[in-house]
Amino acid sequence: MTLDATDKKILQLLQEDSKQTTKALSLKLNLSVTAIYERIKKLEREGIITDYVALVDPELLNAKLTVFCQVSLVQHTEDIVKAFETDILKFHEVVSCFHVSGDNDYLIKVLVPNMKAFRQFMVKKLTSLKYLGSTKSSFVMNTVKDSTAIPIT
Amino acid sequence: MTLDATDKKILQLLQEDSKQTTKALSLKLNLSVTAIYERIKKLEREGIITDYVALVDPELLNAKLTVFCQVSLVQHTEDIVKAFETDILKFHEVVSCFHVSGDNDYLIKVLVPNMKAFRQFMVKKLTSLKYLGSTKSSFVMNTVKDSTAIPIT
DNA sequence: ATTGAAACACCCAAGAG
DNA sequence: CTCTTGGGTGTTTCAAT
Repeated sequence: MTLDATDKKILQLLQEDSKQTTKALSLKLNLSVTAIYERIKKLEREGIITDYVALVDPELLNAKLTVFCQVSLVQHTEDIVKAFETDILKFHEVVSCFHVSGDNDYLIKVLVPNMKAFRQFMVKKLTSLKYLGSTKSSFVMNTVKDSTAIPIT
Repeated sequence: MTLDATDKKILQLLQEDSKQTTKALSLKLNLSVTAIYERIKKLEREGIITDYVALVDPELLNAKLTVFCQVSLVQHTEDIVKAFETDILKFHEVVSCFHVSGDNDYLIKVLVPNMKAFRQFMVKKLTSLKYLGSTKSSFVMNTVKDSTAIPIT
């Protein structure tokens, strides 16, 4: 599917604020409400827009500590990779998990209320996985930016 | 502000799907439409719900390469930290930037269409910052999980 | 927290460019 | 094919209880 400038603008605007009405969008883009509506439906149908979600303030929800862990596995067999990718999904503290190139195998993002909870996560959950090699943790001291919007080229 | 079980459930549901109607929520939670409505408005007013956004598929939007860069600065003076945190916001390829503890100073997440664009970003933008020390890049080979939902405790 | 009612947005049909 | 106009349906919002 090929996106024109109007589609791109719609995506940009909805990535910033999905609650704005089709009417508001129609005024910004000088189109009728229905034209906008049909374009949005198409973007949803094509799988370009995947979800509409509410974002919440982690600080206010007791997720005061964000930690990135670089994880290495003892081996890189398909079995172990599969097992890790299945097991990691069971830990609700892990909000992101990427298989990456470089010195380590995985980069995971962990959200917990405090250091005690992080310790619990490490001891009881992450490092209790048999096939786990090493882990290295980086604690987030300040979030400069953390956007869900994808740059549209 | 203290959240009861109903508030937490609402937050959980809206973090998964913000397009569901208050009526749908009212059925799931056995409350009236207005009761749900008032709770949501309160969560917005208190700043717990910060935004409603559309999520899009990066693959379909020409953001085929995700790279995490571990960045170190030459010094850690307040001036340099400030400068970096200002400058990094100007690069639209950088969707996230965290000041972290550990071997490096910052962890940034970069989204680009391809390797050529990444090279351009590194050469023309990131490493052209005078105060930049070292960088180490990890390329994402597979995204196992990447959720915007914060675990509610 | 609920009911009920007004205002509004969404969504579809029909038709124009 | 994508656009616009117009109207029915359902949702949001608010007042009263």
